[in-house]
Amino acid sequence: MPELPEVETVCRGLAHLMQGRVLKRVDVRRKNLRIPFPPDLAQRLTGRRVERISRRAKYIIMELDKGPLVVAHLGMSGRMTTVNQGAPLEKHDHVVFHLDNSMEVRFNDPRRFGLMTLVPKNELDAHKLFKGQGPDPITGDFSPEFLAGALKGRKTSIKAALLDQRIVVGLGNIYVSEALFRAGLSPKRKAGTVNLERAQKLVPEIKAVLEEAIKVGGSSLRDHVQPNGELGYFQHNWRVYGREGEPCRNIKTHGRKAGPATIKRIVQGGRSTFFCPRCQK
DNA sequence: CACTCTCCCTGAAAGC
DNA sequence: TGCTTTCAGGGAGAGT
Repeated sequence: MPELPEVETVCRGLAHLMQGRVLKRVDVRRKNLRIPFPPDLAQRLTGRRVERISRRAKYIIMELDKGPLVVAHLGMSGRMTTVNQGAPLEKHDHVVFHLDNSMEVRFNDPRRFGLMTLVPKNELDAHKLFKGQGPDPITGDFSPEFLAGALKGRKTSIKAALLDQRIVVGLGNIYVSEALFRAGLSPKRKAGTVNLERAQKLVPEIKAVLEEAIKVGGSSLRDHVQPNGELGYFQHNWRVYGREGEPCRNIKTHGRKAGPATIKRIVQGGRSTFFCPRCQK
């Protein structure tokens, strides 16, 4: 599931492969993903040189030598792969970028929750997709003071609040569970009770878990490309996510006598949350 | 405005 | 074994 660290790693992989390259041809193989592709997408990109690839929240931004920005989101199942020119198309290869070095980069997305669109330069901040977004926890001004202020008076759970991209961008279901575990805060806690003192624990853990994942992504992918040609994914070692029924590993908190508690799974807002009921309060 | 719920989609896994 | 059902989730939009 691509959240901020995966998108960051994908961007670095794409930058490595595409920056400075000319798009000789672009194939758009269906009319839409979550939203329609611009009808002239392929035409607008053909012949352009890729100047820069960067990340904004969970979006990939591709800057060309002229024309609008390419904005892409991987949704849940979106992937970028790289193959030699002419390799057989895989199922769900929706967009194919033919580079000037006989490589192809492909946007593959089975569940089609992703998107790719064009946004004029300088209109990014005002664009519907980005307007009202909260700060980036890695590159933005995401401080305990800011978070405590943003959560003040909120009656929803801290879990739901952290998934709200208007409060902070980049977090998805997995990293929210992980960050709350690390901070010792229950996902069920009312967001408004996360005061400055608690935010001072939570914010560094959010940053740390994301930064560690980015580091793992960078170091575990050879030149950001896996043997199967996939860009940007890597093995994780979650502390709570997907570990329902397993013993909590937080030995320090539990102590030897008490022994570890068991990781629980609950559903909040229709999504799974994993946590340790003993060390998260 | 704050908040919750539903929907989009496919494939893996569980259930029968 | 093979079919059917359930589950996974980002974000938009509807509903309360």
